Amino acid sequence: MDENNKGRQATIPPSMNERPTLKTIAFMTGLGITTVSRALKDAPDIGAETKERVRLVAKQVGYQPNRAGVRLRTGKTNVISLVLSLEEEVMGLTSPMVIGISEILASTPYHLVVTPYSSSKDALVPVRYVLDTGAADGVIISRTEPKDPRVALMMERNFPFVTHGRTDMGLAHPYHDFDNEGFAYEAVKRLVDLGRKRIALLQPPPRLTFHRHMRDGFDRAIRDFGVETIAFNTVDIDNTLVEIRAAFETLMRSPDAPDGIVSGSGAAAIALIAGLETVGKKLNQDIDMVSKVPSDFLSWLRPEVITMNEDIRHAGRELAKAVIGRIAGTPTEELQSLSKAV
Amino acid sequence: MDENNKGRQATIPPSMNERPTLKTIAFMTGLGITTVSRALKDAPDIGAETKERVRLVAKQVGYQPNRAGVRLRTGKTNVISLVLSLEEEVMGLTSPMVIGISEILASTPYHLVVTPYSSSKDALVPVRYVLDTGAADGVIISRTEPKDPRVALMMERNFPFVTHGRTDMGLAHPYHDFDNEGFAYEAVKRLVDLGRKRIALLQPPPRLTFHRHMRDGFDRAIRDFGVETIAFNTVDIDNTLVEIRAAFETLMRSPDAPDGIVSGSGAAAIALIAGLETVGKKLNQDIDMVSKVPSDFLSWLRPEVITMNEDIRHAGRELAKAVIGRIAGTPTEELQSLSKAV
DNA sequence: CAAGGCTACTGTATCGTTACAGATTTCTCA
DNA sequence: TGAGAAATCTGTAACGATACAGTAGCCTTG
Repeated sequence: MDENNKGRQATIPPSMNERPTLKTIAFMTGLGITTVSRALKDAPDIGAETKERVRLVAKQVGYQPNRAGVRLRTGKTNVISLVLSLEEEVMGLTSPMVIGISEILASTPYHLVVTPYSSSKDALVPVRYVLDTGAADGVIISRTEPKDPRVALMMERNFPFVTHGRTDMGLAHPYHDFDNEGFAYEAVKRLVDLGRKRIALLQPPPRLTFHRHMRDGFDRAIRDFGVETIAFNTVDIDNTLVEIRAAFETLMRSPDAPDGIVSGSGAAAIALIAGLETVGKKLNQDIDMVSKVPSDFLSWLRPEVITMNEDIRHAGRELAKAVIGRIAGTPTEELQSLSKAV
Repeated sequence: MDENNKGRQATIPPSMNERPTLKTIAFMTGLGITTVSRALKDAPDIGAETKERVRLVAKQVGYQPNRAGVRLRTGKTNVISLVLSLEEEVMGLTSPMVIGISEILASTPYHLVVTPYSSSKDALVPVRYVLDTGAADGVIISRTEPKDPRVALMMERNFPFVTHGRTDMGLAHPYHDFDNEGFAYEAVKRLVDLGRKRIALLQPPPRLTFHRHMRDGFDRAIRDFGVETIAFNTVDIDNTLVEIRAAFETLMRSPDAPDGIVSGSGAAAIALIAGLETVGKKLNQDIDMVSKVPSDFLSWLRPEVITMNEDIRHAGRELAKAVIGRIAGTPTEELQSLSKAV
């Protein structure tokens, strides 16, 4: 078309008004597009002075690589996908989580995409979607199960991911987890320190991995301190608050009501409090309670409850670092971490 | 390269193992890539039977358009960007918001990307980023100000967006807002119904638009019901809980302590409760409180507080519908909505 | 001083899609 | 019957980036 169109890549001067591309820089520096591309990624076969010049111009014009271009050519999406359940959303745990992840991603080229699934039986759907469409470079999942099919799938495909919570499949993968074993042990200890001897646990659903952890810590403490376990298995922290309250009322009215209770979730603790107050019992008198909480609002309203804080924002940060590490090839052992209550 | 390479687009049979593209379908149907592309978007110049055939094959092989390809060619990203503050995050409001948005986007080709900014003075940064890089097709922002520079910028560039909260710039744009005027009016009314006469308001920071709305509703009710306003302007709902408690303690100890208080935020209400209980006052006796809350946990622990629920998840849904509508060209008037407390 | 090697740079093809400008065949109607 | 319209279909180029396979010039080295 154009007479100038021979022997040179960047012939048509790109308009100043539009978003600068490699072509823009190539035109401005008089270099080839390839050279500019390689200069910007500090390739060894480009002269030092040229690199400097290219970097300068790129900065001047505010060059930012076109994500679609990179993605199409290389397959790299620069996206981290956070897989979320729309249903089992409890007391806004995802909020600080998203914040924490964002904090870390902000200083990287990664974007955070939220990929939801609606019912727990569809948990595999978003994972499959990401795998099949290459929608992200890495995935973050929560609510892990001992034998987690999502983990199995991503391991099999060698796809970078990190879990919030551990698994038990004999497969090493990046994770971040809260030390629920330690939490439960310490919680019982605190109750024992207050002279409590008949202790119940409101635990996570058996399906999830941390059920075992919390249970183990609890049971170990019960043995170590020689106190008694009061069974409370009719509900778990995934039940509705109304159900939890009802169940706890029943328990508190029964002859073997506990004098200490450990709550695996802050939201559930609210229901427990409501339940015991309904039957006329009082915290610090008839019963003491220790609860894992994601924020400190509970201690504002019921300072009688002993709270142990799970820092979800911190978890978000750790998870983000771990996926990125996994993508970058950091050995798995360095991408596994546990948090204690703070 | 290949002898077959003449006169036909899709010559090399795409491997069955890889992700299907238009080329795959073209090969399988014996049609041209262009035809397949146009058939799938139901273009008028493609035969009915051909369309049917293409659709069938596409479904069979599980074809999903490559987002990078579309984005590169058309500029359409199929991304909605939720702009979030990392700092002013109050009591997990973003969580149900994200869920609500996701619910709507799930049945569309849109993905949700979270784009954070760290300090309120940088609120323009993510918006500029999206505008400059074309990172999204639409933006959702919160914490609007009467003269909001983000809104001005996006309006000027004619970029699709929706605000959570209104503005006051004489520019019509899509928004969803909670009816804070109505909330405050109703809140005062409830206090008056309980016989309260000296009423304070813990309001949003004056910078934000809904400060005016809440203030107006409050003031109107004060006039209508002929009761007295007790000034409480030393803090607002963006202060820390500790600051709010301290300020409220001071107020409650002063000679003109209020006998009714309206809280513009559920988190702040916790601090208010703590403050008044510290000075030995009792809810329902010395003072009554109405609070706007994002969830119902407050009524579990302090049923004495009258709560009015702001359904953030619903707001998320409305916002998502509004941006999509804006992108699709729906008239602005149809994309503005207000929610009452539920 | 020729052969080979090194340094610095560049063109082409390609990723998957779509806009656009044809191309081919069949149909219509004067 | 033949010209033009209508109905279908198709190739090429382009979006922005990068992998790859060069090329040109200069420097060694025997």
